[in-house]
Amino acid sequence: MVSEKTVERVSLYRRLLNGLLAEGVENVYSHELASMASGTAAQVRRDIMAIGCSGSPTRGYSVQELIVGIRSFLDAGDGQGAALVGVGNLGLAILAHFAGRRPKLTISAAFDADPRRANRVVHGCRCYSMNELAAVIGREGIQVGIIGVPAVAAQGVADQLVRAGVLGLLNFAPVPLRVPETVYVTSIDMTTSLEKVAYFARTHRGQADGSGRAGSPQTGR
Amino acid sequence: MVSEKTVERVSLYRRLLNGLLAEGVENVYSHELASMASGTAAQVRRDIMAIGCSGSPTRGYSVQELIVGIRSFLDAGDGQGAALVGVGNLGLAILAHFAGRRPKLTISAAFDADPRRANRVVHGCRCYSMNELAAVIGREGIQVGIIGVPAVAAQGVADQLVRAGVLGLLNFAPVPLRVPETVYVTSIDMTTSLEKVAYFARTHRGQADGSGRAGSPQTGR
DNA sequence: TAGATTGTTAATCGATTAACAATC
DNA sequence: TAGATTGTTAATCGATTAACAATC
Repeated sequence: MVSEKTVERVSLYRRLLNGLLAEGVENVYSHELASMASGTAAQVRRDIMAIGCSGSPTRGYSVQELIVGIRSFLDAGDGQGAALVGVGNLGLAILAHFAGRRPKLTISAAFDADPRRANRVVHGCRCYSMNELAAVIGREGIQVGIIGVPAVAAQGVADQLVRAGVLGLLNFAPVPLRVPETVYVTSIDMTTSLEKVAYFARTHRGQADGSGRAGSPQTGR
Repeated sequence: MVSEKTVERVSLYRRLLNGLLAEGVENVYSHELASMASGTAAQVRRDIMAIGCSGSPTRGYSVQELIVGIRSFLDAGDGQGAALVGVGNLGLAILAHFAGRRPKLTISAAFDADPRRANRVVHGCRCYSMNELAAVIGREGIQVGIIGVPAVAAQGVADQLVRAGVLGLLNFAPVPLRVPETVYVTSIDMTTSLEKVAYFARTHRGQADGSGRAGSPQTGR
């Protein structure tokens, strides 16, 4: 039931929810939702039907009903913890970024190979040494791992996290990870993302007509 | 000529190049390239033809020829600079991440609204105050902007960068940016990425058969 | 009622996949 | 030659788009 397709809808629902929370209205039409989600009205109507919401031709959709429906899709009812590995420059930025942002999804444990970075609390998150990884993840029932270590260490860390029972990985290291088919991986490769932007900017220079424009693709498109 | 489609091939070529540089062989077959690029052999053959490389039925493709072809696609001949806005936790991590990684693509200027963060050099990058933004970007001919500021400030920074002449943006703030159609935007939304992984891990729990597995999608798929 | 929107069904478009002749 | 791979063409698959009846 949990297809890759369904997972991809998470980002759509997140954009819709952010848009709905920013609005102060009671009802919305599909074309308004479409602009929030950077999609077409027909696509949005289809994805809204998928979470069991329906609208009326005269009033559109109930914002309240949409928020409830999307929240029940996005949020873990009883909260969910994640484990971060690597508390260097990037790891600290990740901890700061997620601190207090999602009540239902928090980084509840961090690990680092450097003992000087362990045994402390950063942005409300307890830091452990690497040899405590399996025990802490097992004890807290953590299902999500975040890899914030250098490229050379990433595969080893992924293997440890998977052995500890993690079912999903968010990978910041610029290497493809080999994991069992039961584990879901999303990679954030800043370097490649910057290269894409740089490629467009470079090749676009001098094209004054704008025919080669690429619009404004957002994450996950 | 610079379609969104072409830009998307950047990540494919990057994965291929990384794989080719790691190998120590002289020739490769398309199925070997396919595993490097996480695609099919037919797809890879098509994308290789697009950069003017051809292979032989007996020896496959010349690694040397592929590296030259991909490099000429990915790299700016005379180097390219990028400007970072926001030198907080995330900005520092971004500077550390890109320092010395790509000789042809470097962050050559950083800006921050906080004067205490300006007028210093971090990871080899000079930091300026925000009111110098337009002048520095114009002087250095910078075409790429990186947005590492909080969500509330992101749109304002994007507007300033676009006015200064930037043609592409890499956005780390979790908000969709409104930019002219001539400007290309790629957003990296860590929060939504983590939510996707968390959603899979949560809904996958208890499905022992593995039929709902999602494989290992990499960035940009 | 008139009008705009919803939800469904048909058509189109594009991309991926499969098949096959050419090549070394 | 035999065999495996390349590069091209045809077929299939899926998704997006367009059309339309139903609804308030």
